[in-house]
Formats: sequence, structure tokens, C-alpha cells
Amino acid sequence: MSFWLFKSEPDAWSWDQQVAKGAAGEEWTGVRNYQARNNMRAMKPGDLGFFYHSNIGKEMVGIVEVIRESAPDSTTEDPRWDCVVIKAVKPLNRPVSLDEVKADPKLAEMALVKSTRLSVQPVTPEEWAYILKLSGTEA
DNA sequence: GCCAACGTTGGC
DNA sequence: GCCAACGTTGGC
Repeated sequence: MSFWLFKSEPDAWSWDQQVAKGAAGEEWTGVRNYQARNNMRAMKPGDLGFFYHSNIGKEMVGIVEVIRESAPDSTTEDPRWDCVVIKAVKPLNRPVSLDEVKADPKLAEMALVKSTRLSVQPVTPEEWAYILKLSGTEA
């Protein structure tokens, strides 16, 4: 299994909205960047990810699960773009902020810091476990 | 609201 | 195939 990070501006799509979708989940539409799309294509159902609020909050707030592999994005006719479906699993006990990530040498290599504009990013198993621990959240 | 970073588009 | 122009993202 692999780990990921999904960025969203809470103004556009927030963690609370994701939670409200429940087990049905929500299509992660709107990605128009090849690298982000390729990351989604690499996902398998059962993979887990952090839900990150960009711009407002700038923190990881919850855990999501990939429940459908990448398929055509229903919001565009352009066949280049597709997306996975994710559902909320549970919130982090305590959000982990971008500032914390930047300040922590163990997380300094995260794509969140290195590739600020990439909206769907890989997270290493080490980073995953470490952030869960920081947030006081059970795996 | 500004601006840096960077991906994409289109003219040549 | 190069590169300038442009648009978007996201931190500050």
C-alpha cells in the first residue's frame, strides 16, 4: 500500500464536506496537472492519504482512503484527465501544520515543502507514520 | 493583494 | 524543438 497527500482549498472543497460524503466518497476532480494525475494513476483502492487544507489553515486535517482507481474525470471532455474517488476515514487528533512540517528535519524532504504547487503528492511510509505520531492519531 | 515558482500554450 | 508569454497555485 502507498501513501499520498491531497491538497484542497477549504473554500472550494473542505474536510467537512468530504466527511459529509461518508462512505460513498467523492471524485477528486479538477486536477489538470500531469504529475498530479500520474500520482492518482499510481493509486490503488485501499491506499491512504492525508487531506491538506491549502491557503486557509495550511495544515493536514484528516485521513482519506482511495476507494476507486483512476478513471475519466467527469468534469471535463478532455480524455487526458482522470481521477480517483476518496472517502474520509477519520480526522487527525490534532492538525499538523505546514509550519511544523517545515520546522521538522524529519519532514523537510516532504513534497509539501519541496513541490509546493503539486496538488496530489506521494508521502513516504516513514513520513506517514511520523505524522500520525505527531498528531496523536492511531494508525 | 502581491509575488515567486512553475507548468502550459502557441508562435516561430 | 525552442522559448517567450501567459495562467495558476499557494505561501506570505
